[in-house]
Amino acid sequence: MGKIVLRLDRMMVERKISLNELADRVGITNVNLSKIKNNKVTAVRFSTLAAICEALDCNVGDILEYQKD
Amino acid sequence: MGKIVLRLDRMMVERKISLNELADRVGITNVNLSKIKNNKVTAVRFSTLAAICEALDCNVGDILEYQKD
DNA sequence: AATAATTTATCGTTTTTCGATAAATATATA
DNA sequence: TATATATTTATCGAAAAACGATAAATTATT
Repeated sequence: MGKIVLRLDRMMVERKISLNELADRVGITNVNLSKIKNNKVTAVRFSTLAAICEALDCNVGDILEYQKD
Repeated sequence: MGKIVLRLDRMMVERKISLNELADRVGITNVNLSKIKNNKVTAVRFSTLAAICEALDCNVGDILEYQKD
């Protein structure tokens, strides 16, 4: 079975935004955002996901993707 | 602030698959899949999301989208 | 009308985010 | 090289929320 992977790194580079800056805008700690960025979570609350999409001006598909294997 | 919306309905119509059938394939109860389908949840586990993508042969962006307002 | 499919409603258990904090590692800069 | 800054890792605890089980209600379908 495939899995869901987070691709926050890409968008952050594209938007030229640092982890701390994004964490601030999203409203979560940089520690937790780091976890999200590095696929150390097994779910994300929609409220958090929405805040990320808002801050990065992108859609869910730019951040979350299903990866077959 | 915008919000995350689930668009399972679209893909289910497109794939011509019933709720019960999809619930079976995904491995969760039809009750819970109904909630997911009707935006009654505020998060989804990646394991569940992956199973849905697998069953519907689609990607995350087809199911989850950020809706500005 | 009868049957099947979907949705709503509770309740309980389990999972997991997220915060707080401290420490470690990596990166940049003087 | 030394120092500051940024990112990651590690615990611990609390709060949030998925998901299961079950029953009931509502909505299609035949």
